Amino acid sequence: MTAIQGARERARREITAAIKDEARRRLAEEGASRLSLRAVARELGMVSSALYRYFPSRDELLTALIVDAYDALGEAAERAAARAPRTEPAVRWREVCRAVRSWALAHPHEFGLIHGTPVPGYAAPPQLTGVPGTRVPRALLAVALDAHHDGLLGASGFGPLPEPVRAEAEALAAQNAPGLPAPAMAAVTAAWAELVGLVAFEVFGQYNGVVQAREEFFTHAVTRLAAEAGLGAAP
Amino acid sequence: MTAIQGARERARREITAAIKDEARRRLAEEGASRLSLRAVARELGMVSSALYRYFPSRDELLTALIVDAYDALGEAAERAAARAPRTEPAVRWREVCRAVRSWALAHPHEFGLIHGTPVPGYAAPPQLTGVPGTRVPRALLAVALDAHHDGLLGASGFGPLPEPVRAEAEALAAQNAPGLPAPAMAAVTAAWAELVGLVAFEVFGQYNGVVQAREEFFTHAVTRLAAEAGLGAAP
DNA sequence: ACATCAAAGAGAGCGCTGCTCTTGCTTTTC
DNA sequence: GAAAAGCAAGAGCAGCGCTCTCTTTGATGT
Repeated sequence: MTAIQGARERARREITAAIKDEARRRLAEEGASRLSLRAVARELGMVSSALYRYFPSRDELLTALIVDAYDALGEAAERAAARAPRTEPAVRWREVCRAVRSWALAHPHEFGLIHGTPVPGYAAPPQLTGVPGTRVPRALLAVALDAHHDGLLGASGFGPLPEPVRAEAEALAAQNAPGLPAPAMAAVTAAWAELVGLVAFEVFGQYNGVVQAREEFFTHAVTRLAAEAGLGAAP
Repeated sequence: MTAIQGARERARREITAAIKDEARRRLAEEGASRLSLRAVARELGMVSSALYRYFPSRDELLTALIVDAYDALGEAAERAAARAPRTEPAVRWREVCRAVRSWALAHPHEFGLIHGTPVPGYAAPPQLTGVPGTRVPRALLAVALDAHHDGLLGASGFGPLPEPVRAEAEALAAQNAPGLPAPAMAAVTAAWAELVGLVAFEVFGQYNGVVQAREEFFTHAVTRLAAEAGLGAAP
């Protein structure tokens, strides 16, 4: 009863996964806005109405894909942080950023799903996307915090923060990275958005006729972001 | 014949504009993916087929809106650069960035149209979006170049660029900002994407439960971007 | 072992969509 | 004034998200 769990539940799990897989496949072909339940069902040999036994609406399917994408991207970032040596914060930071970029380039449509235009009206429910959606910034933060604990965090070298920003960075650090200096917290928060911006420009083709040596340019840019946060230049 | 230009051409111009206006209005209400030609036509008292005399397809309408959005955003950036005193490059830079942010917050769906997920399959034709799409980075570049000409551009203080990046920055500068040092060119190129990333995080709600003092945070972040490009801290 | 119940698939159908094609009408041009 | 071109309207096609009903099928309590 626990091992086999009943043919029905097993089937349900498998079919749910198959639907999401097929949806991801069609997402890559047609894009989120053109994702059609009927096409997914057709491809799976089901009838469209049967799909509603698994997802109550098209938007719920999209939400499930969004949560999966957040988790996949977050895990890629966390694994990169775990792989890189703790003694080299700048390298760890860089590798986290490169992992984000690699995942995004490998899954452009899923990246677009989580960091592109939100489809108005259904805006993925925060109680589902809240935690998975912060795994990347938490990975960046962990790198900075570890560096701080190891005495490897330099000054961010830009003078004190202006007031409302300092207080808020202080509060954010207290809650998410106890002990981290406010300037580093602020730098990481900005770097998160800036990292996504750099990746989005590549994925969405904005750098198309502009930057050729994409990977080197990206690595250089995120290394500077690391320096902003107080993580010394990498070798 | 030139002044009145014929009732027909005048009507065509006006109706085209009315269609785009109504489409923009519906864009704000429903989002790009739900933008419906029929709804636009209905709101205008036309029949849907009549709309095809003005735009051959829904995607062409979207493309027209994209070009308009690029132009509006670019003009906002350029006006901000023109308004700020040339003697204060950091202030000029900051104001350009703030103009981008203000426009995006005022027109979130149009911003999403140009910097969000591209709808696959039709990807706005480069010959239309190419020039308007680079007005913002050109405005940033102009600020840096003016500062350089006025002797107000400091070192970007990060050591020399790694090789493939330096050569490419050199080439980009030669073509788009003759005389600008390569490090500044590279910094501006990265800052463009980073600026859009910061704005997108606000517009798309990614900073929602995270950053409260959005405007101050943004201003601080882009001031740091300015410093990266060699434009000294603003007062 | 059998009856009961809930889950699942099939199919029809509603109102909407983008888009095409044909049919008349109006403005422009010669 | 006649021919040509531009334009709106309407019907119609295939596809969409989604709902409802009906039947089949697997799980469950006695």
